[in-house]
Amino acid sequence: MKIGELAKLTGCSVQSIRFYEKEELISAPRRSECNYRLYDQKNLEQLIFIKHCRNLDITLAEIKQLLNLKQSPETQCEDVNYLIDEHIKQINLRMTGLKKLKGSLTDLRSKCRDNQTVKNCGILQDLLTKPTGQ
Amino acid sequence: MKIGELAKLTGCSVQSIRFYEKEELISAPRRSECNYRLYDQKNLEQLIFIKHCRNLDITLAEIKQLLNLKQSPETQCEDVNYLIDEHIKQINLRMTGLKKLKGSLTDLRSKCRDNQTVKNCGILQDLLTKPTGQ
DNA sequence: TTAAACTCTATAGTCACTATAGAGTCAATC
DNA sequence: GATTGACTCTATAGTGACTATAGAGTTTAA
Repeated sequence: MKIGELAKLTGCSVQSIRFYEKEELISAPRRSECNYRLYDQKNLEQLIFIKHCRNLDITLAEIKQLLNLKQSPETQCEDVNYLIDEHIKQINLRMTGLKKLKGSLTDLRSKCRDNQTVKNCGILQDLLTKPTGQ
Repeated sequence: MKIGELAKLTGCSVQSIRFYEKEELISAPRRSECNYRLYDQKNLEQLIFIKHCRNLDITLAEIKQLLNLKQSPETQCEDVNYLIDEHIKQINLRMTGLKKLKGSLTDLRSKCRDNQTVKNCGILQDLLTKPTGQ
């Protein structure tokens, strides 16, 4: 199949498929006479794997690690588990940060009622003078 | 004061102060004989404002808007309120997304016990075959 | 035959910085 | 007076994971 069909099947954009190839996450496929990329079932599976990982916000560098690991089916998979555990930790950190941020913004928002002039806007005044708790 | 002192006082890096100048978020300060940037109290206040905004994840483009608004003290400040409200909405969206993501990752993680081989790793198998819920 | 839809490569842009190179300046110490 | 270390300057490239664009060639359908 050509790149457009692969894109549709996987939900990746055509550009990002070419980008993954350049970054060596997927192997360069064979080409047609006029130099079009031609993909087979195996290419499709590989890209689906990558897409699933990206849906989970796993970075391209980490996906490369996982792909390498898959090359050695007899080794222990503790690195895989570790990688996922670390991601869950990162998400927890990010959520804590966002909660704080939301608190600060909500607090800030409460400093101004509607129908004020800029001069009297409590939000702008707060931003000038007060640290924001971060 | 020179740029290093301003950096210390505001918690910005020297490079990002120069970057803000290039992006026209702060006005170009006067220079010493040997071309060093020299800042005064007003510059300090301006940068503190920017720093507070950045702590709240307000983008540079939005900070520019706010700075423009501050130039017109008699106009209504509804745009300020709207901007903050939108940010709170964005954070809510992001938190919802992260919660889902965490669910998916936790689910995925449960597919593998420790001390498996890569070949039998339930995580890698899931990543190959199953969509991840996003 | 002509138009739309697809493909190709190469390059620049996104965001908010960070890092680096190579050069000049200043203050303190030997 | 010389040297060292800390500071400053400009200009450029890199980050991550793409997206967008230009300019060219190819395929398919009407």
